[in-house]
Amino acid sequence: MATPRTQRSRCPISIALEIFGDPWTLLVVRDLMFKGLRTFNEFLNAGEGIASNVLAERLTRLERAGIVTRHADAADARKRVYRLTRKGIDLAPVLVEIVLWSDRYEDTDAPPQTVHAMRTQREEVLSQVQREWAESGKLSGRRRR
Amino acid sequence: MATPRTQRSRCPISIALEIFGDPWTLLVVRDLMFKGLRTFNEFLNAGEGIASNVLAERLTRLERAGIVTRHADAADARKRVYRLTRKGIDLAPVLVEIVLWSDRYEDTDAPPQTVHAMRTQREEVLSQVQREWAESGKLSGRRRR
DNA sequence: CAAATGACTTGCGTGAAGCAAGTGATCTGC
DNA sequence: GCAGATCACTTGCTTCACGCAAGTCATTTG
Repeated sequence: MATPRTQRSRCPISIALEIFGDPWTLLVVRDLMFKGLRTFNEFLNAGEGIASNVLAERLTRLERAGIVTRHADAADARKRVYRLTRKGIDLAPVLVEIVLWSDRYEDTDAPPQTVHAMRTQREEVLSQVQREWAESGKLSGRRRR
Repeated sequence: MATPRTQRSRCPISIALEIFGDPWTLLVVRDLMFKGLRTFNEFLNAGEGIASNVLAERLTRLERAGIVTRHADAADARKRVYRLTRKGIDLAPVLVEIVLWSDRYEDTDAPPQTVHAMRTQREEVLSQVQREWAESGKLSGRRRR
């Protein structure tokens, strides 16, 4: 699994890796943040080949970590709509830095225009992500205590 | 293991997670980057409880990925000295963003002063890391092709 | 030169990942 | 209004990676 059974140190990096230190969790966040995907089957068919049982477990874990929320779809009761919380959206800088590093050193198919925007107008790109989630109530509630 | 056997997509995030998408790899990078650790036993006893076989495998993997190099210690032939390459140092922004996120949302023991510096003087902190590795030949060579 | 140290390697048991198929609720087309 | 499709999972099974303990081998120290 992603997380060792006993908690390690309280180092911020160690704690973060207990949450998303596996090959799949951040891909789900990416699907939500950048690809606009919202439902189980959309994640499942996003192209990376995650197994359905693993996906189900990661979504539960992300929900418990307060990074996503799960709502019933008003129009179709079979569907569940997943959304990022603010805590989830605040992973944007992490994802952006990963994209920049990966684009610099690995052979990726990232759109050059997007990468260039991330590199030269980081703050703009980040606040753009925030805005996308703030408008039209796409941002999930919760975190109110 | 960290990496699924078949390559997934060429998405930059997916590719990066194939390299460090596990609970241990970035901790070794952290030990090198922020804690000044350099040898196998230092990593092994860094407090997180990584198993020696896993550590050995991660170091080989990091070396193959061009993120660290392994050198014989001039003073003690039993020791191997591990160093970050530039590619490894360039993971600093990723680690910094992880620290900031984790500090904001989780209960960590990160020194507030350090976190504050990362938040308010990001560029300073990053170039400081670069400088530390540039001076005195600590920066590993390689990457010359 | 014996004991200690450092960097791993090996062997074993357990748990997580990958794969295929199944389940139950809801929806759609005829 | 019911059969078949869709959706979000769950179950069962096999394989693989992790965690743990112990061992190996070169080098160094007392």
